[in-house]
Amino acid sequence: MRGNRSPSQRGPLRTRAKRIVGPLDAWYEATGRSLPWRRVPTPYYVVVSECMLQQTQVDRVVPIFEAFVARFPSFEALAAAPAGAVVRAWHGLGYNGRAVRLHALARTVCSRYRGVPPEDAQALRELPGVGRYTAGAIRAFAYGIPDIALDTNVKRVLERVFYGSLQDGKASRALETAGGALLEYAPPFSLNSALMDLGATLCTARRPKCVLCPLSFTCAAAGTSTSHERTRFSQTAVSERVPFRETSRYLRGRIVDVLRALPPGTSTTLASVHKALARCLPSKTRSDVAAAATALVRDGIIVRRRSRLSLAD
DNA sequence: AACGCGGGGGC
DNA sequence: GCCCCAGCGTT
Repeated sequence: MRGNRSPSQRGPLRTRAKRIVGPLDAWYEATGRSLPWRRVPTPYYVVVSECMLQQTQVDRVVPIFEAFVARFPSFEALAAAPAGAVVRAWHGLGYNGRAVRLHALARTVCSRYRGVPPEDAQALRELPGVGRYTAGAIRAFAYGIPDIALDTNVKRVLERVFYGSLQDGKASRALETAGGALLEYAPPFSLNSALMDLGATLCTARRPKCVLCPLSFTCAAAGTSTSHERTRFSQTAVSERVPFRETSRYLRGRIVDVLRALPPGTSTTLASVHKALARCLPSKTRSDVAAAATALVRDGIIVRRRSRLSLAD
């Protein structure tokens, strides 16, 4: 069982940590990915990239990130832009609420922190769109503070290497213990980068490539067959699941796309949006579109003024 | 604790 | 064509 970590077990944990960092760093130096926000890890680039990387794969983020920071090169530039311009630049990433929160974050950083995000974890987590993971990522990547960015890739790597497998629930405490041990022997930036790349490329959820892994010599889960299995099961029976194209989620995305296509600063009517969607979503009624638009307004992604819809000015 | 929030790639 | 991915905010 995990959880009752007695002092006598601290030694072995640290000993293992010390042995791990060398091979891990060597592997990262040899095969780690060169990414725009790694080459230039300014606080602004780190914040923008981490917001984009929440639930979105690296390959899709890279080109959009490049265009985004070219258009909005600093917190000041982002804060000065209309929210709608940020939503427009978010095209292709999904989860448009993240764009709204990033824009609000930039305004807060400029107004309260003079354009430099705080280093304190609690202060970071009070910023819109910054949770436990993102706060750790900003601290480690932007400021080199010893902290672990515990996304599920990194959680999986640490769980497998140090514990084999953990029961759900109070596992995060044990994972922070393991991460903390590694941080005693490795720089935060390269350590976190290496753990993330390992989780993304070799130590994958479904079919880990243990043969290629630099940590298999010490990994508690190396070669275990259970790791091929799915970790989650769909809660909804296949027969009951609504096709994605029928969901309000999909409808919301299509509405935002229609408004993105408008010339900036212009608006349109609900009727026009409904008509524009008739071809790809013929089953959706006017009131379906109205309800989705109201939800988008509530989320700050679009605005409605005098019964006309648009992205925010 | 459970749910809502996109879009693209893998199989 | 279906399944998978996995952080934040809200309830």
